[in-house]
Amino acid sequence: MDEFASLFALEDTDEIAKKLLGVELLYQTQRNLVGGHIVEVEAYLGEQDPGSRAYRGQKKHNNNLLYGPSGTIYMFKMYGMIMLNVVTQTTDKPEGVFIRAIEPSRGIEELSLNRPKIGFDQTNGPGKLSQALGIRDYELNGQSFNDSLLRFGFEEKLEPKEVLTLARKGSDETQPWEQRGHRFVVAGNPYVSTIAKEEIDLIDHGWN
DNA sequence: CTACGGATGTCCT
DNA sequence: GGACATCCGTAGG
Repeated sequence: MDEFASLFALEDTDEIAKKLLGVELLYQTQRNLVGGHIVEVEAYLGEQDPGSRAYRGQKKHNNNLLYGPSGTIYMFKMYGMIMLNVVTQTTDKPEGVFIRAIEPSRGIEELSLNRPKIGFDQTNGPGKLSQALGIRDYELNGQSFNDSLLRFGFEEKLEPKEVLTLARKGSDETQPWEQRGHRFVVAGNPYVSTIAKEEIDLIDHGWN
């Protein structure tokens, strides 16, 4: 079994989310391979999760893809920007991981053309990273992160020194469901959204 | 630096 | 007509 298959064979979506940190998110454009290492993710845990797009089986934002096979690319739009998610479980278990930030590693020039911003502001948010990669429509929605133009790369995977568990963004932290924390970040990485400046590790960005 | 409000496109009720 | 898993510019400490 390869790394992709064994990762998505795990039954705990929180665990899958954590193990995606350091994996490369790669996009083959017409010119280049662009992408970066995943540094921030959130887990969404199915029909009993009040924050989930599948909460109580409600149909919205084409969430039927969440019920498909693990590894499926699931996109939706927020204020016109594409949000990238990966389905993490099998049929009838609509769980997924939301990719919130990456550290650029490939195709830096093209990233800068797509999103002309300076420094860490390039890809430190879910809408920002899809802009930088050049993903603006639903063309790859429903395909697989295993073998489509948008895929995960395990060859150059980095290992975080430390993973922080935080509350999901936009969540009500007083709710029982949120107590465990379902947002995971590479501690000290400068591309983590809303990281405080004094927390940033400028030496090695939080990688081993 | 943090805080806040307006812009913005889809999708739902 | 409202909600929203966001972004950005501006105001103020």
